[in-house]
Amino acid sequence: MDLERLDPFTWRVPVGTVEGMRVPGIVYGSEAIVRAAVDDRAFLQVAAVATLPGIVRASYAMPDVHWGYGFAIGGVAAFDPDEGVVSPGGVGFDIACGVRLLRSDLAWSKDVAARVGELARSLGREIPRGTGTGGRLPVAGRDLDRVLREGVRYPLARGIGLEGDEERCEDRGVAPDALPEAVSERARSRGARQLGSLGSGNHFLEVQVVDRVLDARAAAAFGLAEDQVCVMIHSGSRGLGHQVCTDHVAAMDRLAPSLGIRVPDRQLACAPLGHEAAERYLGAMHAAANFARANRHVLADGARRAFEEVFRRSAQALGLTLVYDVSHNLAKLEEHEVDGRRRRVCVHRKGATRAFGPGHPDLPEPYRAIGQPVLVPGSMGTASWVLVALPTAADRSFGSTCHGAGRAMSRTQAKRRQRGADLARDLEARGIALAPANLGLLSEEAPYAYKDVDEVVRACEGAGLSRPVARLRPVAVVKG
DNA sequence: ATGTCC
Repeated sequence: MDLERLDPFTWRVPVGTVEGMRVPGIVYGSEAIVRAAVDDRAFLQVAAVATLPGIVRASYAMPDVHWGYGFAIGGVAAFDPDEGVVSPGGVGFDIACGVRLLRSDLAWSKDVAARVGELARSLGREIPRGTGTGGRLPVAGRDLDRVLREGVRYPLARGIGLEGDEERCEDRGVAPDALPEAVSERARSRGARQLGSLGSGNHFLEVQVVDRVLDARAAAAFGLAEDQVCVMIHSGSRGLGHQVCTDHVAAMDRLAPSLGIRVPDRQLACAPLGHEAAERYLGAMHAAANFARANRHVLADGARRAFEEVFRRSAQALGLTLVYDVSHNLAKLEEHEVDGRRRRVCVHRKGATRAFGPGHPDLPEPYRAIGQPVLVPGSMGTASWVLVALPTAADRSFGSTCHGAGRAMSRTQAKRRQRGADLARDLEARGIALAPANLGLLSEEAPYAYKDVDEVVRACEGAGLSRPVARLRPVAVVKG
Protein backbone atom coordinates (compact mmCIF):
# COMPACT_ATOMS: atom_id res chain seq x y z
CA MET A 1 0.00 0.00 0.00
CA ASP A 2 1.19 3.55 -0.79
CA LEU A 3 1.23 5.94 2.11
CA GLU A 4 2.01 9.61 1.51
CA ARG A 5 4.45 11.16 3.95
CA LEU A 6 3.10 14.53 5.16
CA ASP A 7 5.81 15.16 7.78
CA PRO A 8 8.29 12.92 9.67
CA PHE A 9 5.51 11.56 11.91
CA THR A 10 2.36 11.90 9.78
CA TRP A 11 1.29 9.65 6.87
CA ARG A 12 -1.79 9.76 4.66
CA VAL A 13 -3.79 6.85 3.31
CA PRO A 14 -5.27 8.60 0.26
CA VAL A 15 -8.95 8.58 -0.63
CA GLY A 16 -9.41 5.83 -3.20
CA THR A 17 -7.18 3.31 -1.44
CA VAL A 18 -10.38 1.33 -0.94
CA GLU A 19 -13.63 2.07 -2.74
CA GLY A 20 -16.01 4.53 -1.12
CA MET A 21 -13.61 6.37 1.20
CA ARG A 22 -15.21 9.67 2.24
CA VAL A 23 -12.12 11.07 3.98
CA PRO A 24 -8.42 10.12 4.00
CA GLY A 25 -6.72 7.96 6.60
CA ILE A 26 -4.10 9.61 8.79
CA VAL A 27 -1.44 7.42 10.42
CA TYR A 28 0.90 8.81 13.09
CA GLY A 29 4.27 7.15 13.55
CA SER A 30 7.97 7.25 12.80
CA GLU A 31 9.15 5.93 9.43
CA ALA A 32 10.42 2.76 11.13
CA ILE A 33 7.06 2.12 12.80
CA VAL A 34 5.04 2.74 9.65
CA ARG A 35 7.33 0.62 7.44
CA ALA A 36 7.21 -2.27 9.91
CA ALA A 37 3.40 -2.17 9.96
CA VAL A 38 2.78 -1.69 6.25
CA ASP A 39 2.18 -5.38 5.54
CA ASP A 40 -0.28 -5.56 8.40
CA ARG A 41 -3.93 -5.39 7.38
CA ALA A 42 -4.33 -2.49 9.84
CA PHE A 43 -3.92 0.26 7.22
CA LEU A 44 -6.60 -1.36 5.06
CA GLN A 45 -8.86 -1.28 8.11
CA VAL A 46 -8.07 2.43 8.60
CA ALA A 47 -9.12 2.96 4.98
CA ALA A 48 -12.31 0.86 5.38
CA VAL A 49 -13.40 2.94 8.41
CA ALA A 50 -13.11 6.03 6.18
CA THR A 51 -16.06 4.70 4.12
CA LEU A 52 -18.53 4.89 7.03
CA PRO A 53 -21.28 7.54 6.78
CA GLY A 54 -20.74 10.84 8.59
CA ILE A 55 -17.06 10.33 9.40
CA VAL A 56 -15.48 13.69 10.22
CA ARG A 57 -12.07 14.87 8.94
CA ALA A 58 -10.18 11.56 8.74
CA SER A 59 -9.86 7.97 9.94
CA TYR A 60 -6.89 8.06 12.33
CA ALA A 61 -4.31 5.52 13.51
CA MET A 62 -2.03 6.00 16.53
CA PRO A 63 1.63 4.80 16.41
CA ASP A 64 0.74 1.52 18.20
CA VAL A 65 -1.82 0.57 15.53
CA HIS A 66 -2.31 -3.09 14.62
CA TRP A 67 -4.99 -5.29 13.08
CA GLY A 68 -8.20 -5.80 15.08
CA TYR A 69 -11.84 -6.86 14.77
CA GLY A 70 -13.30 -4.51 12.12
CA PHE A 71 -11.56 -1.33 13.22
CA ALA A 72 -7.80 -1.43 13.77
CA ILE A 73 -6.60 -1.34 17.37
CA GLY A 74 -5.06 2.09 17.78
CA GLY A 75 -7.83 3.63 15.67
CA VAL A 76 -9.71 6.89 16.25
CA ALA A 77 -12.78 7.96 14.26
CA ALA A 78 -15.30 10.75 14.94
CA PHE A 79 -18.81 10.85 13.51
CA ASP A 80 -21.34 13.61 12.97
CA PRO A 81 -24.34 13.21 15.32
CA ASP A 82 -26.86 13.78 12.49
CA GLU A 83 -25.29 11.94 9.57
CA GLY A 84 -22.88 9.57 11.30
CA VAL A 85 -22.93 6.15 12.93
CA VAL A 86 -21.78 4.31 16.01
CA SER A 87 -20.05 0.96 15.59
CA PRO A 88 -19.34 -1.55 18.38
CA GLY A 89 -16.27 -2.65 16.41
CA GLY A 90 -14.91 0.88 16.84
CA VAL A 91 -14.86 0.38 20.59
CA GLY A 92 -13.83 -3.25 20.76
CA PHE A 93 -14.88 -6.31 22.71
CA ASP A 94 -13.30 -5.17 25.94
CA ILE A 95 -15.46 -2.10 26.49
CA ALA A 96 -13.70 0.58 28.60
CA CYS A 97 -10.59 -1.50 28.97
CA GLY A 98 -8.17 0.90 30.60
CA VAL A 99 -5.51 1.68 33.13
CA ARG A 100 -5.50 2.83 36.74
CA LEU A 101 -2.27 4.05 38.32
CA LEU A 102 -1.68 4.32 42.07
CA ARG A 103 1.36 6.10 43.48
CA SER A 104 2.78 5.59 46.97
CA ASP A 105 5.13 7.18 49.50
CA LEU A 106 7.31 4.05 49.37
CA ALA A 107 10.83 4.18 47.92
CA TRP A 108 11.97 1.15 45.94
CA SER A 109 15.55 0.97 47.21
CA LYS A 110 14.83 1.75 50.86
CA ASP A 111 11.37 0.25 51.53
CA VAL A 112 10.39 -2.36 48.95
CA ALA A 113 13.33 -4.02 47.14
CA ALA A 114 14.06 -6.46 49.97
CA ARG A 115 10.39 -7.50 50.27
CA VAL A 116 9.21 -7.65 46.68
CA GLY A 117 8.81 -11.45 46.69
CA GLU A 118 6.56 -11.27 49.72
CA LEU A 119 4.61 -8.43 48.08
CA ALA A 120 4.14 -10.43 44.85
CA ARG A 121 2.80 -13.42 46.84
CA SER A 122 0.42 -11.19 48.78
CA LEU A 123 -0.85 -9.60 45.56
CA GLY A 124 -1.21 -13.10 44.13
CA ARG A 125 -3.59 -13.95 46.99
CA GLU A 126 -5.62 -10.73 46.71
CA ILE A 127 -5.99 -10.45 42.91
CA PRO A 128 -8.30 -12.99 41.19
CA ARG A 129 -7.10 -13.55 37.62
CA GLY A 130 -7.40 -15.76 34.55
CA THR A 131 -10.28 -16.41 32.15
CA GLY A 132 -13.67 -17.03 33.66
CA THR A 133 -12.65 -16.50 37.28
CA GLY A 134 -14.92 -14.84 39.83
CA GLY A 135 -13.96 -11.52 41.36
CA ARG A 136 -13.45 -9.94 44.79
CA LEU A 137 -16.96 -8.44 44.90
CA PRO A 138 -19.56 -10.68 43.21
CA VAL A 139 -22.81 -8.77 42.73
CA ALA A 140 -26.26 -9.70 41.46
CA GLY A 141 -29.68 -8.21 40.81
CA ARG A 142 -30.14 -4.66 42.05
CA ASP A 143 -26.50 -4.40 43.14
CA LEU A 144 -25.34 -5.15 39.60
CA ASP A 145 -27.75 -2.50 38.33
CA ARG A 146 -26.12 -0.04 40.70
CA VAL A 147 -22.66 -0.94 39.37
CA LEU A 148 -23.90 -0.41 35.81
CA ARG A 149 -25.33 3.01 36.71
CA GLU A 150 -22.89 4.25 39.34
CA GLY A 151 -19.43 2.99 38.32
CA VAL A 152 -16.86 3.60 41.07
CA ARG A 153 -19.48 5.26 43.28
CA TYR A 154 -20.98 1.83 44.00
CA PRO A 155 -17.90 0.28 45.66
CA LEU A 156 -17.15 3.64 47.32
CA ALA A 157 -20.65 3.60 48.85
CA ARG A 158 -19.83 0.16 50.25
CA GLY A 159 -16.69 1.52 51.91
CA ILE A 160 -14.28 0.12 49.29
CA GLY A 161 -11.51 2.53 48.29
CA LEU A 162 -10.57 5.95 49.62
CA GLU A 163 -12.70 9.08 49.57
CA GLY A 164 -11.51 11.26 46.71
CA ASP A 165 -10.56 8.32 44.44
CA GLU A 166 -13.35 9.31 42.05
CA GLU A 167 -11.86 12.81 41.55
CA ARG A 168 -8.90 11.24 39.75
CA CYS A 169 -10.98 9.13 37.35
CA GLU A 170 -12.05 9.98 33.80
CA ASP A 171 -15.68 11.19 34.08
CA ARG A 172 -15.25 11.05 37.87
CA GLY A 173 -15.61 7.28 37.58
CA VAL A 174 -19.16 7.21 36.26
CA ALA A 175 -20.76 7.62 32.84
CA PRO A 176 -24.14 9.31 33.31
CA ASP A 177 -25.77 7.92 30.15
CA ALA A 178 -25.72 4.24 31.08
CA LEU A 179 -28.77 2.19 30.09
CA PRO A 180 -28.66 -1.01 32.18
CA GLU A 181 -31.85 -2.29 30.49
CA ALA A 182 -29.87 -2.55 27.22
CA VAL A 183 -27.48 -5.06 28.88
CA SER A 184 -28.72 -8.59 28.16
CA GLU A 185 -29.37 -11.22 30.80
CA ARG A 186 -26.47 -13.24 29.46
CA ALA A 187 -24.10 -10.27 29.77
CA ARG A 188 -25.31 -9.73 33.34
CA SER A 189 -24.85 -13.34 34.34
CA ARG A 190 -21.31 -13.35 32.92
CA GLY A 191 -20.40 -10.09 34.67
CA ALA A 192 -22.13 -10.43 38.00
CA ARG A 193 -19.59 -12.81 39.49
CA GLN A 194 -16.51 -11.23 37.86
CA LEU A 195 -16.45 -7.77 39.49
CA GLY A 196 -12.97 -7.27 40.91
CA SER A 197 -11.07 -9.71 38.70
CA LEU A 198 -8.15 -9.03 36.37
CA GLY A 199 -8.92 -11.26 33.39
CA SER A 200 -6.31 -12.62 31.03
CA GLY A 201 -4.41 -11.74 27.86
CA ASN A 202 -2.54 -8.45 28.11
CA HIS A 203 -4.26 -7.49 31.36
CA PHE A 204 -1.98 -7.17 34.36
CA LEU A 205 -1.38 -5.69 37.76
CA GLU A 206 2.21 -4.59 38.23
CA VAL A 207 4.29 -3.09 40.97
CA GLN A 208 6.45 -0.56 39.15
CA VAL A 209 9.28 1.82 40.02
CA VAL A 210 9.63 5.30 38.55
CA ASP A 211 13.04 4.91 36.91
CA ARG A 212 13.14 8.19 35.00
CA VAL A 213 11.34 11.52 35.20
CA LEU A 214 11.35 13.48 31.92
CA ASP A 215 9.03 16.33 32.85
CA ALA A 216 9.58 17.46 36.45
CA ARG A 217 6.67 19.89 36.59
CA ALA A 218 4.08 17.42 35.28
CA ALA A 219 5.53 14.59 37.41
CA ALA A 220 5.20 16.76 40.53
CA ALA A 221 1.59 17.59 39.64
CA PHE A 222 0.84 13.86 39.18
CA GLY A 223 2.59 13.03 42.51
CA LEU A 224 5.45 11.09 40.87
CA ALA A 225 9.20 11.10 41.65
CA GLU A 226 12.20 8.89 40.83
CA ASP A 227 12.64 5.63 42.81
CA GLN A 228 8.99 5.80 43.88
CA VAL A 229 6.89 2.61 43.96
CA CYS A 230 3.61 2.61 41.98
CA VAL A 231 0.89 0.09 41.11
CA MET A 232 -0.47 -0.09 37.56
CA ILE A 233 -3.70 -1.98 36.83
CA HIS A 234 -4.65 -2.82 33.23
CA SER A 235 -8.08 -4.43 33.01
CA GLY A 236 -11.54 -3.98 31.53
CA SER A 237 -15.18 -5.04 31.60
CA ARG A 238 -14.51 -8.81 31.54
CA GLY A 239 -17.20 -11.14 30.19
CA LEU A 240 -19.90 -8.49 30.61
CA GLY A 241 -18.41 -6.02 28.13
CA HIS A 242 -17.55 -8.85 25.74
CA GLN A 243 -21.16 -10.03 25.74
CA VAL A 244 -22.50 -6.46 25.28
CA CYS A 245 -20.32 -6.09 22.18
CA THR A 246 -21.37 -9.51 20.84
CA ASP A 247 -25.09 -8.78 21.40
CA HIS A 248 -25.10 -5.36 19.75
CA VAL A 249 -22.92 -6.34 16.77
CA ALA A 250 -25.46 -9.10 16.11
CA ALA A 251 -28.41 -6.70 16.51
CA MET A 252 -26.91 -4.16 14.10
CA ASP A 253 -25.94 -6.89 11.65
CA ARG A 254 -29.57 -8.09 11.59
CA LEU A 255 -30.78 -4.52 11.06
CA ALA A 256 -28.23 -3.76 8.33
CA PRO A 257 -30.55 -4.41 5.34
CA SER A 258 -33.23 -2.07 6.74
CA LEU A 259 -30.73 0.66 7.70
CA GLY A 260 -29.51 1.05 4.14
CA ILE A 261 -25.86 1.21 5.20
CA ARG A 262 -23.45 -0.84 3.12
CA VAL A 263 -20.16 -1.59 4.86
CA PRO A 264 -17.10 -3.14 3.16
CA ASP A 265 -16.65 -5.56 6.07
CA ARG A 266 -19.37 -7.17 8.18
CA GLN A 267 -17.26 -6.47 11.27
CA LEU A 268 -17.91 -2.77 10.70
CA ALA A 269 -21.60 -3.27 11.62
CA CYS A 270 -22.99 0.09 12.73
CA ALA A 271 -26.20 2.05 13.21
CA PRO A 272 -27.03 5.72 12.59
CA LEU A 273 -26.61 7.93 15.68
CA GLY A 274 -30.09 8.70 16.99
CA HIS A 275 -31.49 5.35 15.78
CA GLU A 276 -32.80 3.17 18.59
CA ALA A 277 -30.18 0.47 17.91
CA ALA A 278 -27.36 3.05 18.20
CA GLU A 279 -28.75 4.58 21.40
CA ARG A 280 -29.24 1.16 22.98
CA TYR A 281 -25.65 0.18 22.14
CA LEU A 282 -24.28 3.45 23.55
CA GLY A 283 -26.35 2.99 26.74
CA ALA A 284 -25.17 -0.61 27.16
CA MET A 285 -21.59 0.45 26.35
CA HIS A 286 -21.67 3.14 29.06
CA ALA A 287 -23.11 0.58 31.52
CA ALA A 288 -20.23 -1.78 30.66
CA ALA A 289 -17.83 1.17 31.06
CA ASN A 290 -19.16 1.74 34.56
CA PHE A 291 -18.59 -1.96 35.27
CA ALA A 292 -15.00 -1.69 33.99
CA ARG A 293 -14.30 1.35 36.18
CA ALA A 294 -15.79 -0.32 39.25
CA ASN A 295 -13.74 -3.41 38.38
CA ARG A 296 -10.43 -1.50 38.37
CA HIS A 297 -11.53 0.22 41.58
CA VAL A 298 -12.13 -3.09 43.37
CA LEU A 299 -8.83 -4.47 42.02
CA ALA A 300 -7.06 -1.38 43.41
CA ASP A 301 -8.58 -2.19 46.78
CA GLY A 302 -7.04 -5.68 46.52
CA ALA A 303 -3.65 -4.10 45.80
CA ARG A 304 -4.01 -1.75 48.75
CA ARG A 305 -4.82 -4.72 51.03
CA ALA A 306 -1.72 -6.57 49.85
CA PHE A 307 0.49 -3.55 50.61
CA GLU A 308 -1.18 -3.15 54.03
CA GLU A 309 -0.51 -6.82 54.78
CA VAL A 310 3.19 -6.59 53.89
CA PHE A 311 4.02 -3.13 55.24
CA ARG A 312 1.70 -3.19 58.28
CA ARG A 313 0.38 0.32 57.66
CA SER A 314 -2.89 1.59 56.20
CA ALA A 315 -3.12 2.38 52.48
CA GLN A 316 -3.68 6.00 53.45
CA ALA A 317 -0.52 6.04 55.58
CA LEU A 318 1.41 4.47 52.68
CA GLY A 319 0.19 7.29 50.42
CA LEU A 320 -1.38 4.75 48.02
CA THR A 321 -3.54 7.28 46.17
CA LEU A 322 -4.76 7.47 42.59
CA VAL A 323 -2.81 9.25 39.88
CA TYR A 324 -5.55 8.62 37.31
CA ASP A 325 -7.91 6.06 35.78
CA VAL A 326 -8.56 6.27 32.03
CA SER A 327 -10.07 4.00 29.37
CA HIS A 328 -8.68 3.29 25.92
CA ASN A 329 -11.73 1.51 24.41
CA LEU A 330 -14.73 3.83 24.34
CA ALA A 331 -17.02 5.93 22.15
CA LYS A 332 -18.04 9.31 23.55
CA LEU A 333 -19.99 12.35 22.50
CA GLU A 334 -17.52 15.23 22.80
CA GLU A 335 -17.21 18.81 21.66
CA HIS A 336 -14.38 19.49 19.22
CA GLU A 337 -13.37 22.29 16.89
CA VAL A 338 -13.73 21.22 13.26
CA ASP A 339 -12.94 23.71 10.46
CA GLY A 340 -13.04 26.61 12.91
CA ARG A 341 -16.41 25.66 14.41
CA ARG A 342 -17.23 23.95 17.73
CA ARG A 343 -19.37 20.90 17.14
CA ARG A 344 -20.40 17.72 18.90
CA VAL A 345 -19.03 14.49 17.47
CA CYS A 346 -19.09 10.85 18.55
CA VAL A 347 -15.41 9.93 18.99
CA HIS A 348 -14.58 6.22 18.80
CA ARG A 349 -11.29 5.31 20.46
CA LYS A 350 -10.27 1.67 20.14
CA GLY A 351 -6.87 1.06 21.68
CA ALA A 352 -6.38 4.81 21.84
CA THR A 353 -6.28 6.92 25.00
CA ARG A 354 -8.19 10.15 25.38
CA ALA A 355 -5.65 13.00 25.58
CA PHE A 356 -7.14 16.35 26.60
CA GLY A 357 -4.61 19.17 26.80
CA PRO A 358 -4.10 21.89 29.42
CA GLY A 359 -7.18 23.89 30.39
CA HIS A 360 -9.79 21.31 29.39
CA PRO A 361 -12.81 21.61 31.72
CA ASP A 362 -13.22 17.80 32.00
CA LEU A 363 -9.86 17.39 33.78
CA PRO A 364 -9.52 17.07 37.57
CA GLU A 365 -8.71 20.47 39.04
CA PRO A 366 -5.14 19.56 40.16
CA TYR A 367 -4.25 18.56 36.58
CA ARG A 368 -6.08 21.27 34.66
CA ALA A 369 -3.08 23.55 34.17
CA ILE A 370 -0.82 20.64 33.14
CA GLY A 371 -3.03 18.49 30.92
CA GLN A 372 -4.53 15.01 31.20
CA PRO A 373 -2.33 12.16 32.41
CA VAL A 374 -2.08 9.41 29.77
CA LEU A 375 -1.35 5.95 31.18
CA VAL A 376 0.46 3.62 28.77
CA PRO A 377 0.89 -0.01 29.82
CA GLY A 378 3.93 -1.64 28.26
CA SER A 379 4.22 -5.29 27.39
CA MET A 380 5.13 -7.80 30.09
CA GLY A 381 8.58 -7.23 31.52
CA THR A 382 9.09 -3.91 29.69
CA ALA A 383 8.54 -0.31 30.71
CA SER A 384 5.21 1.46 31.08
CA TRP A 385 4.81 5.21 30.66
CA VAL A 386 3.00 8.18 32.10
CA LEU A 387 2.52 10.83 29.42
CA VAL A 388 0.72 14.15 29.38
CA ALA A 389 -1.63 15.25 26.60
CA LEU A 390 -0.30 17.97 24.29
CA PRO A 391 -2.57 20.86 23.27
CA THR A 392 -2.03 19.95 19.59
CA ALA A 393 -3.73 16.54 20.08
CA ALA A 394 -7.11 18.31 19.95
CA ASP A 395 -6.63 19.14 16.25
CA ARG A 396 -4.49 16.17 15.26
CA SER A 397 -6.47 13.25 16.68
CA PHE A 398 -9.66 14.55 18.34
CA GLY A 399 -7.66 14.58 21.58
CA SER A 400 -6.20 11.04 21.46
CA THR A 401 -2.88 9.26 21.70
CA CYS A 402 -1.46 5.72 21.95
CA HIS A 403 -2.63 3.10 24.46
CA GLY A 404 0.33 0.73 24.70
CA ALA A 405 3.10 -0.91 22.77
CA GLY A 406 0.82 -2.51 20.18
CA ARG A 407 1.13 -6.08 19.03
CA ALA A 408 3.78 -6.93 16.44
CA MET A 409 3.13 -10.70 16.35
CA SER A 410 -0.03 -12.83 16.55
CA ARG A 411 -0.75 -14.83 19.68
CA THR A 412 -0.14 -18.09 17.81
CA GLN A 413 3.21 -16.88 16.46
CA ALA A 414 4.24 -15.70 19.93
CA LYS A 415 3.35 -19.07 21.52
CA ARG A 416 5.43 -20.96 18.97
CA ARG A 417 8.56 -18.97 19.75
CA GLN A 418 8.90 -19.65 23.47
CA ARG A 419 7.18 -21.74 26.16
CA GLY A 420 5.54 -19.92 29.05
CA ALA A 421 7.68 -21.67 31.65
CA ASP A 422 10.91 -20.57 29.91
CA LEU A 423 9.65 -17.01 29.62
CA ALA A 424 8.78 -16.99 33.34
CA ARG A 425 12.33 -18.13 34.14
CA ASP A 426 13.78 -15.33 31.97
CA LEU A 427 11.70 -12.69 33.72
CA GLU A 428 12.60 -13.97 37.18
CA ALA A 429 16.26 -13.99 36.17
CA ARG A 430 15.89 -10.30 35.31
CA GLY A 431 14.70 -9.64 38.87
CA ILE A 432 10.97 -9.42 38.09
CA ALA A 433 8.80 -11.24 40.65
CA LEU A 434 6.01 -13.10 38.86
CA ALA A 435 2.55 -14.31 39.89
CA PRO A 436 1.04 -15.85 36.71
CA ALA A 437 -2.25 -17.72 36.65
CA ASN A 438 -1.53 -19.74 33.52
CA LEU A 439 1.92 -20.49 32.14
CA GLY A 440 0.41 -21.71 28.87
CA LEU A 441 -0.98 -18.26 28.05
CA LEU A 442 2.06 -16.38 29.31
CA SER A 443 4.14 -16.44 26.15
CA GLU A 444 1.29 -14.91 24.10
CA GLU A 445 2.19 -11.76 25.99
CA ALA A 446 5.97 -12.06 25.65
CA PRO A 447 7.83 -8.77 25.09
CA TYR A 448 9.03 -9.94 21.65
CA ALA A 449 5.39 -10.11 20.48
CA TYR A 450 5.03 -6.33 20.91
CA LYS A 451 6.49 -3.17 19.40
CA ASP A 452 9.05 -1.20 21.40
CA VAL A 453 6.88 0.92 23.71
CA ASP A 454 9.66 3.52 24.11
CA GLU A 455 9.65 4.08 20.34
CA VAL A 456 5.84 4.33 20.25
CA VAL A 457 5.99 6.98 23.00
CA ARG A 458 8.65 8.96 21.07
CA ALA A 459 6.47 8.84 17.95
CA CYS A 460 3.49 10.20 19.91
CA GLU A 461 5.62 13.15 20.97
CA GLY A 462 6.90 13.67 17.42
CA ALA A 463 3.32 13.65 16.16
CA GLY A 464 2.25 16.27 18.71
CA LEU A 465 -0.14 13.97 20.60
CA SER A 466 1.48 13.56 24.03
CA ARG A 467 4.76 14.18 25.87
CA PRO A 468 6.60 11.76 28.17
CA VAL A 469 6.46 12.50 31.91
CA ALA A 470 7.82 9.38 33.62
CA ARG A 471 9.05 5.91 32.70
CA LEU A 472 8.05 3.07 35.02
CA ARG A 473 9.79 -0.33 35.14
CA PRO A 474 8.09 -3.45 36.50
CA VAL A 475 9.40 -5.21 39.61
CA ALA A 476 6.44 -7.54 40.23
CA VAL A 477 3.95 -8.81 37.63
CA VAL A 478 0.54 -10.33 38.40
CA LYS A 479 -0.92 -11.90 35.22
CA GLY A 480 -4.06 -13.75 34.21
C1' DA B 1 -10.21 -9.16 24.78
C1' DT B 2 -13.31 -13.69 25.65
C1' DG B 3 -16.87 -19.52 30.02
C1' DT B 4 -11.04 -18.51 22.68
C1' DC B 5 -18.12 -22.58 19.64
C1' DC B 6 -24.87 -22.44 22.39
